[in-house]
Amino acid sequence: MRAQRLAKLDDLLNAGIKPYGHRVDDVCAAAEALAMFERSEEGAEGELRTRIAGRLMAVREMGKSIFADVRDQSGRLQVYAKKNVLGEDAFGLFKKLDIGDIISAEGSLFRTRMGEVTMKIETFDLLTKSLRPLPEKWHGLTDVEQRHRQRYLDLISNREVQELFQTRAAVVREIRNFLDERGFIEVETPMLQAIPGGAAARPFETYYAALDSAMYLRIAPELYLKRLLVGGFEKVYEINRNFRNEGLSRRHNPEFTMIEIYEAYSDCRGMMELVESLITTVAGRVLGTLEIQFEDETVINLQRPWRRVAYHDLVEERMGEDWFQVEDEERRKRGEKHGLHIPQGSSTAEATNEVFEKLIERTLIQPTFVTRLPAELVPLAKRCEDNPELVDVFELEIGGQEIAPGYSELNDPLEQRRRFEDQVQRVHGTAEEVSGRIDEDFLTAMEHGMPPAGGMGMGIDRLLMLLTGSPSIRDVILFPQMRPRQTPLDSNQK
RNA sequence: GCGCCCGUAGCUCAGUUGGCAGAGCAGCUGACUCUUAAUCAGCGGGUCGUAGGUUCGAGCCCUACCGGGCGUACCA
Repeated sequence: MRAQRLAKLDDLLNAGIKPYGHRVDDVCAAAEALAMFERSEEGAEGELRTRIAGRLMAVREMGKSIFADVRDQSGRLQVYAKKNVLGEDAFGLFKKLDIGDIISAEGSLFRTRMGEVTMKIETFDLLTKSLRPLPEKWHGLTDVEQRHRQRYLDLISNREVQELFQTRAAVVREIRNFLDERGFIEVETPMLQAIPGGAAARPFETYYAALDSAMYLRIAPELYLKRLLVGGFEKVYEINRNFRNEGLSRRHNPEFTMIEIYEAYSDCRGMMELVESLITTVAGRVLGTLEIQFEDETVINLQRPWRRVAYHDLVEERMGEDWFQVEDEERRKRGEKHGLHIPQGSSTAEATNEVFEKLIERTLIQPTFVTRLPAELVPLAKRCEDNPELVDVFELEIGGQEIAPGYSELNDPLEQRRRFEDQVQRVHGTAEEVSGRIDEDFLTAMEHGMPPAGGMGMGIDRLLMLLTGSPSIRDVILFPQMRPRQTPLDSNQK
């Protein structure tokens, strides 16, 4: 089929027609052309001239006249090519066009007998010859692998995909608006880091030739954003990519977009207020509703205020009032009874975390702030004033998954050092060894004095999954990570 | 990494118990000057993911590998 199209390309060149055109001025969007016609009302027939440009999506040929659908980003407009209007040569050329070609067309608008607003073409140009066929017009492209590897075909074929990514852009734009309106400034911090900090994850390693040294793609921007608090910026945020060298899943892509927000003189509660307000405002502005369909039967209601509940209370509710008092062995047994595997020698916090992640998290469908987590789980957070075993943090859960963690930031440099050292000891000898290295420059910054602050992070991709009802993170990332192919995509095309 | 499922024409899909690889769309030729999943007549198009094996005979059964989906593991 490609060979046929290449032959057509030759024919065009021989006929002196350039198959790859240039700039087109005064292009009217298809949707705008339709609206213009509706506004002008009937009687104006034939008087409304305009020019459109787009891709040929369907052709209905009927002898000496042809109807075709032209699509641009705004929508679709039917065009009508008539032999006795275009003349022999131009009509002949139009007949040669393929579905998938990109053209511009100029003519007047009218309404067909079937009632569709249509452009009667007076002149047209081939702007881009397409050498490969489009996916099927009715069923579109459904093969998941191909939709991801050749997202452009998915975008052409499946209109709602384009809309989803418009929504994604709108969400990010509204997040920026919301924060900018409140005096936050957006910053950019290093993606290439000598010591990847701010989270516990295996990093991607790379090499910087000019410095002859190993570098890592960042796993979080946290330690740099805090340096900015030291520097005197009081309200900062960054929206950018993080990279984690871990498995792929429905909820995980190795590069994902994260927003982190820091506000000096605030705390955990301040951040809960902020994120509650942020998400409801953005959802309201972009979706126009705070009720979100979730997995067909359930509706998530984002109406404020959101539930706040202590981590310990949730665990006791599920595993018994005395969960934190009993012997390790008893905890292990209770876990097994619920189908959990808790290895011998697990600490109370580890066993409890297993319970939370496996049994409780997925039940938190409506927005819920889970607060007061065990200190060893969050080394960068401040301890609760009334209980040094716990840290003053929240994990926002919506739709059964973690959307955003936040906390009162630890700003005591000496304790920060101890907490880092504890962490390094815990992960010593594992794959994350490297991420356990201590960022001394960060501790130096802290010793200069970081104001008390609240901070939070939120996975943008997961927020989009929630807001768009997408079951997989790959649905909300234009080009999700795929295993490289050994054979090119078109190896079987002749 | 492990488990289950999937891979047939450019796309969407059939393919019986192991017995000549099919349809629709797209493409090509022809007819048709208001069609819209246009219609009508005809034609071309295949490394059945790859490589082995079993068999007189494999799209179908077996093994390995490649790619994908879901689950699981890793992921403060």
